[in-house]
Amino acid sequence: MADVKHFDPDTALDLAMRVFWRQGAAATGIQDIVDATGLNRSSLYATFGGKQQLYRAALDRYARDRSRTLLGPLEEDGRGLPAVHAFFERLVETRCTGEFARWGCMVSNAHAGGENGDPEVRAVLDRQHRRLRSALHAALVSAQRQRQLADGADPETAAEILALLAHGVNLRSRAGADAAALRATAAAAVDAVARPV
Amino acid sequence: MADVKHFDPDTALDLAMRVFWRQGAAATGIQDIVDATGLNRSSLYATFGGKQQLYRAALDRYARDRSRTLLGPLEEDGRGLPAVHAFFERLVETRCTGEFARWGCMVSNAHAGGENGDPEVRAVLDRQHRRLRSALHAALVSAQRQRQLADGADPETAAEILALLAHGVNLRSRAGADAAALRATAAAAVDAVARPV
DNA sequence: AGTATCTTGGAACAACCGTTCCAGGATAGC
DNA sequence: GCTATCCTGGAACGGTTGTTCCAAGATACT
Repeated sequence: MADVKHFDPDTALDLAMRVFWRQGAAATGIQDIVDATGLNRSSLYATFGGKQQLYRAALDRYARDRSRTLLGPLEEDGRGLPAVHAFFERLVETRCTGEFARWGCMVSNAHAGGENGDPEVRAVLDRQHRRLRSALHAALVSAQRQRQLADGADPETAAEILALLAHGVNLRSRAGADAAALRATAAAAVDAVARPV
Repeated sequence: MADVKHFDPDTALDLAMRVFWRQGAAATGIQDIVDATGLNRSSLYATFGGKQQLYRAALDRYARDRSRTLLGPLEEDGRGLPAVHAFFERLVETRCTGEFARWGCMVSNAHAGGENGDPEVRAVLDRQHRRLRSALHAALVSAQRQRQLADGADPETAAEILALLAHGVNLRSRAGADAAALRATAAAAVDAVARPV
C-alpha cells in the first residue's frame, strides 16, 4: 500500500498538453513529453497508458478548459446579440495573445491534422463543434426573441456561418493577424448575419 | 549521356502529393512514398532531393492546381456578386466530393498542422491566402461598381469575412457535412455580407 | 522492524525514420 | 561493340520511434 505518486498527474497532464498543443500529435515524441514533464517513461505509461491515450486526455482537457472560459459565458449570457459580440471579442482577444497567438487553437489544429483519424479524438472534436454551434444558436434565438434581429433572419443558418467563421479565426498560421482588424471583421460578420435580406 | 529516367517525374509527384495530402507531412514516411509511386529511394532523392523538398513541391503543385480550377474562374468572372456565389458553389461542390470529402483541403490542413513551421511552406500558404482574398475583393469591388451591394458595404471587410469562411468550409474533419446545407450556408453568408447595416 | 505493494529510474527492445552509398543495369554517342 | 554517363535496385547507415521490462527505491500497514 504505497500507491503514492511522486508527482501530480494533473500538472503533468497540463505540461504534456502544452507540448501536444505546440507541436501536434504526430510531431511530438515521448521523449518531448519526458523532457517537458520531468517524469520517467515508466511513470508516464503507468499513469496515462501510452502516447495516443495521453494525447486524447490532453485534448479533452484543453477542450474543457477552453469551453469553460469561452463558451460558458456565452451560454449564460442572456443578452442576445450583445452576447454574441462579446463572445467574438473574447475569441479574438485570446486568439491574439500568449500561446494561442503562437500555436493557434489545439482543437482547430486537430480538426485539420492527422489526429482526427482516431475516432475518440473525432468524438471530442464533434462534441466541441456541437457545443459551439448550439451556444451560438441559443444566443441568436434569444436575440430574435428580443427583436434584435431583422425580420426573416434565420438563427440556424446564422449560427452555422458564425461557427465556421470562428474556426477560420482559429487557424494557426494566421497567428500574426492584426488583432484590431480581426476584431472588426468578426464584429462586422455578426452584424451582417443579424440583418439579412 | 543516358540521362533518361525510367519514370515520369510528373506522375510521381502527383502520386506523392496524394499521400502527403491524405496523411500530412509528419505522418508520412519515405516508405509510404516509395510504396505509392513504385519508385526507388535513390530515384526519389536524385529527382526531388529529400522529404521536405518533396513535400514543398507537392504542396505547391496542389496549390496551383486548386487555384487554377477554383480561383481562376473567379478572377476572370466579371459579373460581381454572382461570381462570388458561383465560387462558393464550386468550393462546396468540390469540398463534398472525392478526395476533398475524405481528406479536406491540403492547404487548409497545412495551415493548421506542424507543416507551417517551414518558412517556404508558409510562403506558399501566404501566397494562396492573398490570392483568395484579393480575388474575392476584386469581385466585390466589381459588384459594388455594378450597384449589387447595399450602400455602405465595405468590400475589404466582406472579402476578409468570406476568406475566413472559405477556410472554415475546408476543414478536414467536417468531411461528412451535408453538401446542400453547406451550400445554403455559404450562399446566405455571401448575401449577408453584401447587404450590411 | 518487517513485509507487502506500488512507483521509479534506466536499460533494452524491435521497428522505423530520413538519408547515403555503391555495385550493376540501361542507354547514347562513337 | 565499346565506352562514358546516367539511372536503378537494394543494402546499410546512425538515430529515433513507442513500448516493455526489471531491479532498486519508497511508502503504508501490521
